[in-house]
Amino acid sequence: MHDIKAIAKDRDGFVKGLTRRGLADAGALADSLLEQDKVLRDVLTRLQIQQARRNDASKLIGQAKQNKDEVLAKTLLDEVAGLKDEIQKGEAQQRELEEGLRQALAVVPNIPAADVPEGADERANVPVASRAFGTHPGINAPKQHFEIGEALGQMDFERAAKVSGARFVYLKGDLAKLERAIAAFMLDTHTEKFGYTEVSPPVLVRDQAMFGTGQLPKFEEDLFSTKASEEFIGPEEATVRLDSMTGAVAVEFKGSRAADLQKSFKGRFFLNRPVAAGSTLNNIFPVIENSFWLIPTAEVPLTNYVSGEILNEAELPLRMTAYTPCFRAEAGSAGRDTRGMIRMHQFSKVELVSITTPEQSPAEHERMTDAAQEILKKLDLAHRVVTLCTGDMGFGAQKTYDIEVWLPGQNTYREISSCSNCGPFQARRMNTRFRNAEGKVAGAVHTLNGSGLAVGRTLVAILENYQQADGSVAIPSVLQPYMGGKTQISKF
RNA sequence: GGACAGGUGGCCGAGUGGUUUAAGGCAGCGGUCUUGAAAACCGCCGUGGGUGAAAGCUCACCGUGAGUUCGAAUCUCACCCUGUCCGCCA
Repeated sequence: MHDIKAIAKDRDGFVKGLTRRGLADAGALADSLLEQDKVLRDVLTRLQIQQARRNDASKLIGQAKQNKDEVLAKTLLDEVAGLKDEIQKGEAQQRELEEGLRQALAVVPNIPAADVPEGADERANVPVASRAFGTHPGINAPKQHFEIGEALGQMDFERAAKVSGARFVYLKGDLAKLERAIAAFMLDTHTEKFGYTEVSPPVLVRDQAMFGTGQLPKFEEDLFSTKASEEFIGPEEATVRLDSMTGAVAVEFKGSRAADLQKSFKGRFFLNRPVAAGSTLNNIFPVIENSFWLIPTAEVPLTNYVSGEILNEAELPLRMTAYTPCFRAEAGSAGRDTRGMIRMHQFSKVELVSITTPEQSPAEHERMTDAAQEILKKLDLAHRVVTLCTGDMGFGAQKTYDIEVWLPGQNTYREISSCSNCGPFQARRMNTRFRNAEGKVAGAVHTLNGSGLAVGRTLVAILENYQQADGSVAIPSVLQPYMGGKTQISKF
C-alpha cells in the first residue's frame, strides 16, 4: 500500500514508477488519489474546528451544571444545538472518504526499484551472470519426472485425480520420504547456516492477513477458502429487492455490522419458497459465509507474524523459515503444465521471510537469494538467476530474483524460487513499524520473502537430473543422511 | 458448542456520564546532589492525523465497529480476542 503523503510529495516518481510497470494511465490515477485526499483533508479541517468548539462548550456546560447555573447551561446548550448534527454528518463523510481512499490505494501495485529492468513480460527478464551455477548433466534421452516417478511406482496421478481431481498427486515409498528429506535438509541449512528461526505457522488465515501481504483484495480468485460457518441474515439487517423489469436482485445491509456483512456476502441466498417479481421479499435471505483462507504460501503467516506491531531496531532483522503446504486455485492456468508435479493445487514449500530496516533490505535481499541458491548448490543442480522485469513482478514486490533450475527432461529452466524485496509496501498494509536506537518510531519496516525452495519442484529437479539409464534415481549425497543412508531410489 | 469472567499507555494498575488534558506505580531518558555509583529529589516519557516556515494550536484513539448524549474509558447493541469451568475432540 502506498502512502498518500509520499505520493503528494513525489507525484512524478509515483507516476513514473507505475508507468514503468506498464500502467497506462498512472497520471490520471495519481491525480484522482490526490484529489480524494484533498477532499478528505478539507472535510477533516472543517470537522475538527466544529469538534473543538463542541469540546469547549461541553466543558463549560459541565462547569455550569456543577455550579447550578442552569441559565448559563441552557444558553450554551442552545449554542451548540446545531453542531451535533453537523459533526455527525462530517464524521460519516470522513469515514466514507477514508474508506474510499483506502480501497483505491489497496489495489495499486508497488513501485519497482530503480535497478529493475523495464519490460512487459518474462522475455524482458535479465539474467544475473554472477549467480549462474553448474553445467547441464549429459543424460542420454532424458525422461520427464512423471515418467520416472510413475515407472518407479511411487508417483500416482490417476488415483489422486480419483480422490481430489486434477493437479494433485500421491507420492509413495522412497519418493514420499524424499520429499520429507528435502524439506528437512532445507530447514536445517537455513537455520544452521543462515540464522533463520524455524516456525510452524497456521495455514488457515483471516482476510486481514491476506490483505497485509497483498493477496487480497485483488487476487481472491487465486485462493482457496474454507467455509467455517454460514448465517442467514434476516430483515432487520438486510433488505432484498427484486427488480420487476430485469429480475435483478439487490441487497442492502443495514445496522451496526452492515459493512462486515457486505464484505462477507458472496451473492448466495436462502429461499424458503419460490418468489415472484415484486416489491416485498420476506422469504428470501442473504447468506453470509464466514471463512478462512488457505495460504498460497507461508509468506502470509510468517510476514503477518509482526502485523500491527512496533518492533525495536535492535531485534532486526527478524528471519523466519517454515515448511508448509501451499494451496493455489490456479485460476487462469487451465491447460498449462497439466502433466506432472510442476503446477499443483497443493504443494509444499520451505519459505524464507525477513523483516528489516530500509537500510538493510537490499543487502538482505541478496543474502536471502544466497540462502535459496545454497540449497541448489549443495544438491549440485544447475540453475540460473534472473532479475524480473517491471512487467513480470508480483503485485507487492519492488524487486524480485527468480531462481530457475535446469530440468533435462523438459530441456528448459523452470522457476524453483522467487525472492522479493517488498520494501515498506506490505508493512504499511499490516501497519508494522520499528523504533530506532533513539526510541523514535522511524516508519514502516521492510519485508522480504523467498522460496527456499519449492519442495515439489526440487523433487522434480532431482528426479530429472539424477535419473539413471536403468530407471533408478541417484540420491544427492547431502540428502543421503536424511534417507537412512540410501544412495538410490529404485523400483523395489 | 454451553456457562461465567475479563480486554485501559512498553509493563502493572485506578477510573460507573462533566476541570480526565487517563490517577498512581514500575521500566526508560535527562538533570540536581556525589570523587564515582546507589539512594533521594526534580523534570521528561504513547500512536496517528489536520494546520503551520517553525514554535505552536488542534482532532481522534481506553479490544473493534456502530449508537445514545451538549458531553462517553464509563451507558446500549453487534463483533473479535483472552482466561476459567463443562461438553466434544487429534
